[in-house]
Amino acid sequence: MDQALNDTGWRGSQEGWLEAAYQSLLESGVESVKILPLAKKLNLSRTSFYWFFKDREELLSALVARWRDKNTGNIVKQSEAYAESLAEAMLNVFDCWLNTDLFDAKFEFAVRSWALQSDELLAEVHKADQIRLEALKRMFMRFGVPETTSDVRARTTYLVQIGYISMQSKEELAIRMKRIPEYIAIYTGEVPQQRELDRFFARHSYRPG
Amino acid sequence: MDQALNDTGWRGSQEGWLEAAYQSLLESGVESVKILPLAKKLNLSRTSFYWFFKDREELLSALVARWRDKNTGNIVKQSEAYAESLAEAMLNVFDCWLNTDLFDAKFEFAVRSWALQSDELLAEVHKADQIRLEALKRMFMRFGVPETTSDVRARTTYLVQIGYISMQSKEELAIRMKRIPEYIAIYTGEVPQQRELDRFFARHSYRPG
DNA sequence: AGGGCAATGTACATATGTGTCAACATTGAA
DNA sequence: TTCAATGTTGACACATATGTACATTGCCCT
Repeated sequence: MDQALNDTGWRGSQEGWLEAAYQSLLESGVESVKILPLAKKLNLSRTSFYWFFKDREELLSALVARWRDKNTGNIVKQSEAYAESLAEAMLNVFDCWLNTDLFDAKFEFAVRSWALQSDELLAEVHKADQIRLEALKRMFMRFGVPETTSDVRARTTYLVQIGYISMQSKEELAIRMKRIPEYIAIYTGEVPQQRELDRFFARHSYRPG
Repeated sequence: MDQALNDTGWRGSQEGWLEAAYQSLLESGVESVKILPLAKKLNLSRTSFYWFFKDREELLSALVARWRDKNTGNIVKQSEAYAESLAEAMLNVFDCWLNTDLFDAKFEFAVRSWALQSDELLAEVHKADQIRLEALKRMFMRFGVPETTSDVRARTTYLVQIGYISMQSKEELAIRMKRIPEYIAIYTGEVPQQRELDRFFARHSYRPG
């Protein structure tokens, strides 16, 4: 066996199967999350899967749980973070779009595509959308933006990002960074201060120029 | 046979299979587009499919062609339509989002989800995105908006819509219509005239109030 | 050393899908 | 009315997937 051993001295584990499932989901969608192909990738016998999971359904549920834990929560947190201006608050939210630890865009898209086949999952996705949109709306209102405007601006902010994810385009950081001030201006109606931008760039290890 | 007969007096047809495939794609994604289930829905023997199509691949290609023909083109057309102001021009584009004949949102989402599994299709989707974004950018520039701003505003306009599609939410017309003036204001930076809105509402058979 | 258990593997039963083939049915036109 | 094109069908061969039953391996602890 040229197989790396894990903590227990055994080859497989719940985490191992889940991680493989996660990667397959991101690369090729739910339909690719099949036990036989995963077993091949893991160099394990197909049937040993059933030691860790009752069946395929249970594996898929674990994937959904992973998505929920990771992506729902951080947007809310970032939208509530301390900021002196609306522009700065928006830059806090933008952290999510640039930091995979805060928001996993590929995962998000894969789950949304999956929801096309499952009404149950679609309901979960809708719930997540609602929670995120409400958090963003509250952020605008905190800075004195009227309700209807806050609602539409929250939607714009959120939907642009979901749309961007949906485009599945991988652009360079520099190109995306260049557009940031314009986006902030559109979403908030105010131009960000240079020091606010500098702080933002710095925490994403980006040097303009 | 309680089967409706078509032009030729025969039960099946290329169009029949394609239409069934289209509906299945929209409802449950590519993976649901399988010959056996489609045959059941059409009340036909599975194998008669092969009279009209070489194989499943050919059916899927036909679906992609359908998408290309329908959704790529109308956005460009609408963005180039006559308008006296930027706000009016934007309302012309919005026609696409409200009229299924101009832009089939469900189809769009299904194809994008499908692209997760096929690099070939993903390349096609990216091409479509580029064409549409460029058309929108040209629209902004026609009204004197500077290049960088035009680019970001075109993206905002387009991405919000793709994001909206991706949310798979079905909202009432009235709710969506109420948000229109705010969206126009955000995207174009100018408030639409009442008569422009009235014209827009009228052509979508909507009566505000 | 050897029992217990976590983990893996082999064999089997079953389900659903694809595509080919040869035989059959229906229709319009010669 | 016969015949060729247009469709339809069931039988076959095959591939890929799921899940269960049971045997086997290797590790740890006493």
